Amino acid sequence: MVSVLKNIRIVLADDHQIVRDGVRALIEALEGYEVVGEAGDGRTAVSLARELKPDVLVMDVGMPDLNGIEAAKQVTDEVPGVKVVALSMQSDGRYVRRMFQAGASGYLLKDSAFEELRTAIEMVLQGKTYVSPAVGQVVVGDYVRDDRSEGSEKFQSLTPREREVLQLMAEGRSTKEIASDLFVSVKTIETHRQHIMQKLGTNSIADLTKFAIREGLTQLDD
Amino acid sequence: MVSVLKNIRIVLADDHQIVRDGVRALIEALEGYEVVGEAGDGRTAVSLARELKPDVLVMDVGMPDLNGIEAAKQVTDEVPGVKVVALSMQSDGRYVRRMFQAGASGYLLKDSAFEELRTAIEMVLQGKTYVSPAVGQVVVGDYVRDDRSEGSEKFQSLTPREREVLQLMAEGRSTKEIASDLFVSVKTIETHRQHIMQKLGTNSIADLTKFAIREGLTQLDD
DNA sequence: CTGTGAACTCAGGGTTTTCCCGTCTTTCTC
DNA sequence: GAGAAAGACGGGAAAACCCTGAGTTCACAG
Repeated sequence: MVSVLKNIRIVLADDHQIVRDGVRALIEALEGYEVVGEAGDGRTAVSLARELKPDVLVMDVGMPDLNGIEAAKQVTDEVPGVKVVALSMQSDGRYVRRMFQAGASGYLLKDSAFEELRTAIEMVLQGKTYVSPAVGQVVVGDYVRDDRSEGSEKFQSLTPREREVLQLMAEGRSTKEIASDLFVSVKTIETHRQHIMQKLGTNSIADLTKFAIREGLTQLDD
Repeated sequence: MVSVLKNIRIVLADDHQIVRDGVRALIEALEGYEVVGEAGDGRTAVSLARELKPDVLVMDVGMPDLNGIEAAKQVTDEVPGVKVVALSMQSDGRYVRRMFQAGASGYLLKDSAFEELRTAIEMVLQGKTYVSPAVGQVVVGDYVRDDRSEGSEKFQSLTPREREVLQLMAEGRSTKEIASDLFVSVKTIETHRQHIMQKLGTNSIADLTKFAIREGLTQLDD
């Protein structure tokens, strides 16, 4: 048996229990891999990464509370040494690019073969980047198109904190709930909301929600 | 020249000016057809139908303020003699079926050839029903599946008025605005909102908006 | 033809949230 | 070290929300 010390430690983050269960089973069937933590939302994923300092964080892109992109951003610049591999349903170029900009090292689709995940994990641990063949074309396409205007300029103008608040609003949380989630006062969230609405040129939660959906901050099917 | 009296009078309803312009140009290039009115939203379409009593109302399914389905419902049972032809981007079965249930006589896709629209108009004026070949299969599929549970049972539980209010809420209008739009008091809208949230089991505008999008009451791209 | 219920309308009155100002601190930059 | 950007808060008026009760119309069953 291989020494326990050499085990590759993994944290799984996905909002669907079944997905986590499945991937966990597959990973643990492998020699030398170990799942040390699971998260059902982005915020928990960030905490776990901080506490457990896994070798790899395998994370879904679309998650409640704090999406995979923002979570990846926080993890990669707060917890050095943790590699992030994105697991996504979307092959949408916007997500791919943002995820890499957020510091991810790998990106693969959920309908990839499991073997791909293993390859991805091994490659990112070697300091390389892994892109699922299916999305590779998208990335290339994006590059040739030099599409730096991904997402709207409106979305770009939002600060990280504002994006976080926007996502929570679009998930139907009340101002009060958001405030206690983020450990700040209601007044602060109100200010963020106002800034967001100002930047987005709207003044209704409905429009905010639609914007968030278009930008991939939240899903339609909750 | 054919007698003016024999002209087929048409009202166009679509939320995009360009679409109206294009269709209008095409229609008016034909002998014996005349566009007598245009509407950019469902509510205006209903008013125009009432005032102008056109032979045919060519109407988009997804429109702001009052969607094509509700508008068709109102027109067909308030203004007898007006045939409704739905022009849609979606070949989604839910829309097709609802549109026919609402009293439409024709349904065709926006990417159909214009010639199809002419055919559709002629057929509905003969009392027949026209279904775009591309969506015909969907309709058939729906029938064989005997899918009477189209839409969620939650959506079914909403009254027409509630659906109307829901759409307006999902379009970002304030309670006060909705009240003055519908010429009722703010209190009435509040009551409707409460009933809607109760029936839908939610208590946030964000969730309401997502629901409305899923049910086709409003579009993501406003 | 009365009865019943669903749909739509509205009010009172208390609670909560939102909206529109301004202030303060930290951090990063030029 | 002045200034901009980001984040966090506060006060007070306005709007929205919540809960309860109630009147109207209209269709439809008995």
